[in-house]
Amino acid sequence: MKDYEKRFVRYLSENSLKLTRTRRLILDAVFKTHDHVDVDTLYNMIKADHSDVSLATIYRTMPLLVEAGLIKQSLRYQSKDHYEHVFGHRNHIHLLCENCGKIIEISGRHLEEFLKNETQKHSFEFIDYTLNVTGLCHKCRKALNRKIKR
Amino acid sequence: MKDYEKRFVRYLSENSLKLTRTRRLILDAVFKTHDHVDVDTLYNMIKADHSDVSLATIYRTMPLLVEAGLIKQSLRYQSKDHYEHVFGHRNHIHLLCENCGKIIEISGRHLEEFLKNETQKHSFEFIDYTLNVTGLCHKCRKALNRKIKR
DNA sequence: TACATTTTGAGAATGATTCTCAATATTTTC
DNA sequence: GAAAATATTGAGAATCATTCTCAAAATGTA
Repeated sequence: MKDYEKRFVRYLSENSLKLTRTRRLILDAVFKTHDHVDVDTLYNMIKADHSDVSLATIYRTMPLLVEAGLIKQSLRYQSKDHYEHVFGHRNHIHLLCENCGKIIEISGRHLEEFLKNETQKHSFEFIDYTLNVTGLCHKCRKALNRKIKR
Repeated sequence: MKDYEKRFVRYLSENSLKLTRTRRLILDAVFKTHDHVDVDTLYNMIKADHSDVSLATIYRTMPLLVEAGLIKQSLRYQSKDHYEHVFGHRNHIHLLCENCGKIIEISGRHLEEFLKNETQKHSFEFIDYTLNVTGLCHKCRKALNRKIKR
C-alpha cells in the first residue's frame, strides 16, 4: 500500500468513514496526475476504465482528500477549481504565464520562513500559503519582443 | 474629477468606449468600498439608490475596470470572485483567518523584491502576484486555545 | 439634429458544484 | 457468516455565479 493510501485509510477510519472501491479509484487517479487537476479531468480519467463512477462522488471525495492532508485547492483556472498534491510535496510558488497559460513551479522554501516571520508580527498563526505570480514565461517574452520589433 | 475617474475616462476613450451613467455609478460604488468587493455586494449597494441598474452590466463592467488598471481580481471567497483596488494601492499580502473568515492585509514590499529576483532566475517576467496566507487570527487563536485547555 | 455605434436591462442560458433520495456497499454485531 | 446498522453511491434535479442574447435606449460624432 502506498504511503498516501495509508494516510487516507487512517483518515477515513479516524472519522468513521468507509474505504470504498470508488474512493480508492479517485485517490489513485489523483495521485496518477502530476501537476494540477480539476474534477472534470479526474472524471474523464476514471470514466475510461470505470464508466459507473459518478461525477458527484468525485466532488464529494475531494474535500475528504483535502481534510486528510493529501491535496489542497491551489488554483482557480478556466472557471474551475484545481487541486494539487500536498502529501510528499513541499509548498511552492506558481508562475502563471499570462500569454500561454503555462504553470511553472518554483521552490518556496525561503518564502515560508519569511511568511512565518511576517505573520508573527501580526499575531497571526501561519498555517499555509498560496502564491501565484503572473507574468510572461521565457518563450512568450521572446516571442512578444519579436512581434514588437517588427 | 477623482484620479480614478480620470484614469477610467482615459481608458474608455482610448478604446472607443463610452462613459455612461451606469458605468460611472459602478466605478463610484467600487471606490466607495474599502476592502474587497464582489459583484453581488456592488449590485446591492447600487440598487439602493438606482434600482434600474442591472446585475449583468456590473458583470460586464468589472473587466473594464481591471483592464484600466483600477482593480484586480484578488480572491475567491464564498464561491464568488472578489475584487480589490489596485489604483493608489501597493500590492499586499492577505492573511485569511480559517476560523472567522477575517481578512487582514499586510505590506508586501519586501516580498515584491524577493519575487522579482526569484522569477528572474527562471527567466520569467514578473508582472504581479497574489499571496493568500491561511491561518488563525489573534482572536481566534486565543479562543481556540482556551477551548482546548478546558 | 440625425446617424452610426455602444450600451443597457431583463431574462434566458450555461457550467461548475451541491443536493436529494432510493438502491447498494461496507462494517459491525451476534 | 448472516443480519442489522450505518455510510456511500449514481443519477438526475437543483443551485448559484457568471455569461449571453436581443430589442430598446443612450452616447459621441458629423
